[in-house]
Amino acid sequence: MTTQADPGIRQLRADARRNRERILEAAAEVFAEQGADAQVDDVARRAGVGVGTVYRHFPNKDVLMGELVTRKFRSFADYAREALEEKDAWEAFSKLLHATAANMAENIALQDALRTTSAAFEYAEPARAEMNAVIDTLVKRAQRQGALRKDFKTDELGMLMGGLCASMSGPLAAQCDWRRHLEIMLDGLRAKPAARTRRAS
Amino acid sequence: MTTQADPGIRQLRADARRNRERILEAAAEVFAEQGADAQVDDVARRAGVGVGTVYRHFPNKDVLMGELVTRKFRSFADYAREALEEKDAWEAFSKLLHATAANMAENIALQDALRTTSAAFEYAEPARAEMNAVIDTLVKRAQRQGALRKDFKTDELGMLMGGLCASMSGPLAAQCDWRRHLEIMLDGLRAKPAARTRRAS
DNA sequence: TCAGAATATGAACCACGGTTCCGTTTGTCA
DNA sequence: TGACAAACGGAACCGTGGTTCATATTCTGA
Repeated sequence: MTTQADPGIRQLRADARRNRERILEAAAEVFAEQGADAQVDDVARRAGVGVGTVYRHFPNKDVLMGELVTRKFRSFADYAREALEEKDAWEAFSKLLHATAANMAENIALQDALRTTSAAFEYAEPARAEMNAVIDTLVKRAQRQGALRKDFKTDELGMLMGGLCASMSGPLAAQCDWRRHLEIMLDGLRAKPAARTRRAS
Repeated sequence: MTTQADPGIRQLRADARRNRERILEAAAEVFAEQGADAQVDDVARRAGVGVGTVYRHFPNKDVLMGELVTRKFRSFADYAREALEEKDAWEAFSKLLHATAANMAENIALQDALRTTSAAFEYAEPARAEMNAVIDTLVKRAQRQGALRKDFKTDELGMLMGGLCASMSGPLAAQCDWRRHLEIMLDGLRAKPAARTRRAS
């Protein structure tokens, strides 16, 4: 495919491997601080590397961001897997969302990437699908335990979390407390006490 | 200040007044279609006017967008005022959110402006404050009627709606149905049946 | 230790899009 | 109708930031 993303294809030279990692780390930091429109030059500088080197490892900015997003999805998936241990499915579910949100909160880049840079998002699609698969079992379990509203689809989670993250950055961020947002959202997701559902007019 | 934004200051020449309006209309269309990063040149073209003319009326792109956002806030405020007529405050409240969201849904520019272009957002701040004031009475009333959760602050609405709108555009838009998002959100806002949430099984 | 390939470097390139500028046109008013 | 200010037009300007490329450096295997 593209590059040395696959460790089996060909062994990178020692310094190259080191640089690649440095770049990824630097990118994570820079994007986290400045959001998706941070400059590639800054990433290079922070990594102590020339721009050209960045482009040797990643064909363009979108792929670089895509790689970061991919890693993030993977770590979320890991977290979800851990959450599966918990007996109380609702507890597990809400903790997962909380952790995810908290993580995003200090990582503006991801929000931006997920919401605006569609190329990066697409690049990370495989990882996202995998993550959603894990989360799906969590969701199903919470529904079976009667804690999560039955009509909720795991696929809808991206929409909700995307919205949550969106309000973290931008002009709205000022008057925004994401914990509060999440709280309201979770209340909306909780299964209702059986009777009296909303009757849309 | 800048220009003829204030109609009282000085009478615009007939053609200028006409053009100003045309530009605003064109801008609304173009931004609605292409989002906040539509080009000023496109706006000018659509308005059948030179770029220079656009800049004669609006010092820069941000102010142009700010003006659009301002108008939008005003129209939302109007809608909220109408909603005050309704006896059932919850009905009024949810209808307001629904109408607002629907409006945003076909107006990508606003979402973008509200979420990313902080300059435009600031420009429209007065209108926003006015709008919130109207909505606040609606909120208070819904709370007095016991339909809306007591701990909800009107100021939090921006955050929630911002999030809702965010998921309408961007890569997430695909798998996103904002009506669904709103439904969940409203469920989260509804006052709970008195006691603490209950553990169904 | 050496050759050659892999990798690094960063100045330069280029597209894009907001903004300016000045010659031209148009409305207004006497 | 004539004169002048107001308004218009749109080519040119300019900063920004992603991307490239020719040259220099470094690793690796023999």
